[in-house]
Amino acid sequence: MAKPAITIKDVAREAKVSVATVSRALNGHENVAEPVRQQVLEVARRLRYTPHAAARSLSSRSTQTIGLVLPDLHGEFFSELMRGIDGVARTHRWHLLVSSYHGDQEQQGVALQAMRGRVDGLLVMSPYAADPGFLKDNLPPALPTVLINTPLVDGQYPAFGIDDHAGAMAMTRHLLETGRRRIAFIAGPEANHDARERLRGFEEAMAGSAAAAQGIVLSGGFDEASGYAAGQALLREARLPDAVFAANDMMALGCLYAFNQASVRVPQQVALAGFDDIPLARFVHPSLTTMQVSIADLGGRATSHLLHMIDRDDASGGVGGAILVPSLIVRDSTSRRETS
Amino acid sequence: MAKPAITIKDVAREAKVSVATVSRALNGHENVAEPVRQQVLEVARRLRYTPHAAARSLSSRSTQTIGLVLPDLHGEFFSELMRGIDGVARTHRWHLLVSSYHGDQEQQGVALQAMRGRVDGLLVMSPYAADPGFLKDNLPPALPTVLINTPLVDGQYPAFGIDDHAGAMAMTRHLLETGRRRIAFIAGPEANHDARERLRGFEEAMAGSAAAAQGIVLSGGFDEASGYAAGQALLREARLPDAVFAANDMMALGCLYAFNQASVRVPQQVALAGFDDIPLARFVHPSLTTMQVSIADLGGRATSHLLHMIDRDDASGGVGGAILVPSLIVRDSTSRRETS
DNA sequence: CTGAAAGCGCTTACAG
DNA sequence: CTGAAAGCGCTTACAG
Repeated sequence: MAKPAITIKDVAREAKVSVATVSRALNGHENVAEPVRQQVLEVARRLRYTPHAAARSLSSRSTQTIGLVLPDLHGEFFSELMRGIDGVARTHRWHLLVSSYHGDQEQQGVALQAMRGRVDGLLVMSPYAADPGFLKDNLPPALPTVLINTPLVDGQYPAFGIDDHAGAMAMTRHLLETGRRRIAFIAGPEANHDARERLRGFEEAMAGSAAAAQGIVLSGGFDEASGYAAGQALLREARLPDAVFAANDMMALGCLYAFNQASVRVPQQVALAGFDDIPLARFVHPSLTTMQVSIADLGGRATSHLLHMIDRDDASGGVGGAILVPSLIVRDSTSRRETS
Repeated sequence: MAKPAITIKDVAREAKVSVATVSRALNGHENVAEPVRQQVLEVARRLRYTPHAAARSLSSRSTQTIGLVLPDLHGEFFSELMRGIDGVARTHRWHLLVSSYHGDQEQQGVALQAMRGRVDGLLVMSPYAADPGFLKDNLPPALPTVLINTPLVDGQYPAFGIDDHAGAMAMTRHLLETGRRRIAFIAGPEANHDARERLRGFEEAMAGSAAAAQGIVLSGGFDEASGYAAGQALLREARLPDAVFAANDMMALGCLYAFNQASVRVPQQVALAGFDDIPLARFVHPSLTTMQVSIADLGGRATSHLLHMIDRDDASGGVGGAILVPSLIVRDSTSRRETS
């Protein structure tokens, strides 16, 4: 590829020292005479020398890069996650190698294996993985690994995630407490772990309700279009529910627009709630009640944890991790009927 | 890091052949006897051998990875861009090393230099860069590079971008043609190249209009909040404009919600248009007229081009690249007054 | 078709 | 404080 690339040898020759000294000077080791160091730095700058990363990795056994193995790169969730990860990685001057596998388990295995020799640690998100041995089989041995939003693999790896179940329960209770009885839930994709947990939280809260609450579950796919379709389906029913709880904000927005089109008033005729607190949630009309989950924070914390593991050369992990609890953000879309 | 990692030597010993043969067998070279190849593959699988990427890179002078140097990773734009890039990279089994510099030029230089030895080619987006020598100074020599949405550096590198200027002119003309005369433009960040070009297109179309058109320019920051603020500012005026053209959809949505809150009807009282065609644009009420720009396509095409350059070991580039022209998507938010 | 050997560009004990 | 040398784990001419 590179034809006339400048190597450490060129710098050594030009500075009239050995390559070992150049290496030491450039890496800030103590045992280099100050004038020599200055000389080396000056030559390196003049020659526009940049160390060859692969060579350095091979001999130092470290890459200064973190691998990300994600199901996808697209959408608000991953955008936020990347922001959080990138933030702490940049602060510590680490690089990011990303890899997506689009839900294909075999592809994921390939992606995991391909990380060997490219990264010093791994952040993996695997909401579809159920097979417990899968990670063990595909992860390069002794590579520090932290899980994000992944069904727990019996504590073998530190894991960071969102408490979707508790979040969905909290929202459902909020709807019940503000007087709603018939509540429709627009679910997310069945294969998705977050989606399942949110549904489970909804059902549990409904079942535990003293009042004669009635739940209705519609299916959805986490995108606006399916929320819109669910909204239209509800409009076709003889009677609207008291509230609609969408498993994420995008679906809630889709549903809201279906209601808007039909001139159904929110929250007067039906309350509406989402999950995620995407930036738009506060700007729609009426503003959307939702569960706030800091995805960026999730990514950032997982990254910090991973960097610590790498730091103490601790591939086992085991302990550690956290489940972040989302917080209820009440906005106009679930105001009590009385108050509107 | 890795303590008991399995190397090519282990495979060779176990398969009773030389490391050279293992290398050839695993890389699918022709000159290996079939039974030997089978034997090697079998042993490699049994030992869970994965080649060490850094070692391979160092000796083969190739990394199978593309570097991405972007101003940011966050938001709809980058999410879509990544999707397009990731799509074609994955198809060809290439890896992605990402790097963001958050508008800091020095950071960008560091990021560019750090790519040496890590990647075989670079995709760089530098909407803030004005200094023409900057890239030349910081790019590793002889590294194939393709520019995305970057003010052209006198054709030294192939460049892919969006024709923001033509797009903004097309939208402005659409508004004029549907009878609007007083048109407010909500601009994007001044430092942003896309934003500047869109403003320029608006102003040029307004100036070129035969009719007595009147333009008003408000400042914004490409986010919903600034669109909302601009909408409120317009509402405080004695008289609403005939139309509002926001430099991107997020600001248009923010503005729409300001109008909704004030019960100003769109498009009856004021038409509204955006730019980008984000997924939500068709779901808001009324649906939003906008310019469709396929960011994912932009990323995909730039990536394909880069892979071709790498393929023919063509670092010079020079020729090539494309400026994608956005297309006008007319929706309800700019319907003629008569028809509503 | 196969192996021994050189080499990729660094880092790091080991001597001095 | 400095240099010569070994070694990181591969690939690839070069012989045979």
